Amino acid sequence: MTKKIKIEKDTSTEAKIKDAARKVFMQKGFAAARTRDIAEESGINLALLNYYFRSKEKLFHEVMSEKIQQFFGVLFPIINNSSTKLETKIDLIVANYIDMLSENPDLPLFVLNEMKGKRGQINKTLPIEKITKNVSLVQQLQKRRPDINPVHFLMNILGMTVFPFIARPAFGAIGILNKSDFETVIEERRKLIPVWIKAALKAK
Amino acid sequence: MTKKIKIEKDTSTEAKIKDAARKVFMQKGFAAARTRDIAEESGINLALLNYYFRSKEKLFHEVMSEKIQQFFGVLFPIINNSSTKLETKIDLIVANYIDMLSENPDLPLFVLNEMKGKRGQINKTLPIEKITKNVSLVQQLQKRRPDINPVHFLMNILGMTVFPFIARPAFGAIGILNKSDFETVIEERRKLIPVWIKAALKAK
DNA sequence: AAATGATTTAATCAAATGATTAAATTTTAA
DNA sequence: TTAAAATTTAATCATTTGATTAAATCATTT
Repeated sequence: MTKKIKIEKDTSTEAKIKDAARKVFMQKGFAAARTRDIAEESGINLALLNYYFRSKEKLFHEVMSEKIQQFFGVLFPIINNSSTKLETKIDLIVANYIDMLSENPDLPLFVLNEMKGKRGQINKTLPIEKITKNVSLVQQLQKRRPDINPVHFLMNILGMTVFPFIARPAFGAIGILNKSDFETVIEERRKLIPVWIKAALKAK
Repeated sequence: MTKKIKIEKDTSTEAKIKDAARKVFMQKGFAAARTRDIAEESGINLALLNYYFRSKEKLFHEVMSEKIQQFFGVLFPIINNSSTKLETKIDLIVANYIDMLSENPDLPLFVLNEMKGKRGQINKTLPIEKITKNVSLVQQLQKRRPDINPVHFLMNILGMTVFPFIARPAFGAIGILNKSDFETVIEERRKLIPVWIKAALKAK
């Protein structure tokens, strides 16, 4: 049993495996993804994968860390910036999520799905930033609408912005959206969602 | 190879297997669910499962049919009812989804996730009702806001209503929602979402 | 060039898993 | 009550799948 500890460097092979892992895991999820799929996708031998990453779980964990940061990374810099006003934050959250999700449409379903199954593990393993009362956005929302829990507006912004990407296959099946329409609709939403959110902020 | 065609009747054993299948598939998804899990959960022998349902796929398909109908079944009776006005439809969609999802919080993630992976199969196998231009809700939306694609409002209503259930673990991890808060927030949304949607309808 | 260490491969293992079979038991019908 | 059919079980297959191993090849250093 020769155990050689590999110090991670950005070698070509290791990167190829990780690229393939990203693709396969994102497409199929952890359970349905086979290490052989990943090996084939990256054009390397199956043993290499275990040589570099020790196990499917470890490889998955690395991908998952990236993806969680990618998903939440959009949000935190914006909501923590105390030098922008509420309206600007709304515009930025929507615009940045639409930009990012247009490039990674599978991301939200992947992240939210895997977070559900392994709630115990992931929340402890991955250091996820927390939203507290003194986050700038929360304070601004509380000041604007002291009568409404700020979490509602977060749910609204994310719901309106992220949900279409999650439900895209459903919207397709239901007959409302063919492939090219989707992109058009999403681009329209970039301007519309902030308008609606601001209207909701005023609504009594 | 003795093939006995079983005519489905609501026997106790068959129902027990299906109950267990619902539970396990919903909790783990198709790929991560093992037929042994289902057998154990239903208190029967593994062979029984194959005796009654022939295969994991067949059993899954039956559960999936149910769940798709459960998920979309809330929507169609409401949006097709041409004797209710727009505002009523909004209230009903939100209220009925919140009722249903409070009892089945895992449903949306399950359905949307499985619809994505097997888009080809499911959309052809399961007869999903289609939303067309002459659906009552669509006509009402088009009349009220001819400048906006009706699909936007559908995305908004469902996004605001369904997304919180999909993202619940994420909201937990992010530190904004402990278990009991969630139910409180959802109940608040029952009244708030219609207010916000109606405000958005008027927003220019 | 030789030696050492890193990388890659083919072959194989062991466990997990979907499915089947043959026999036993229970239920139903005559 | 008995014969036939339906139900249930234990045991077993065959395949899939994550992982390992031992050997081969390649790269780097001396």
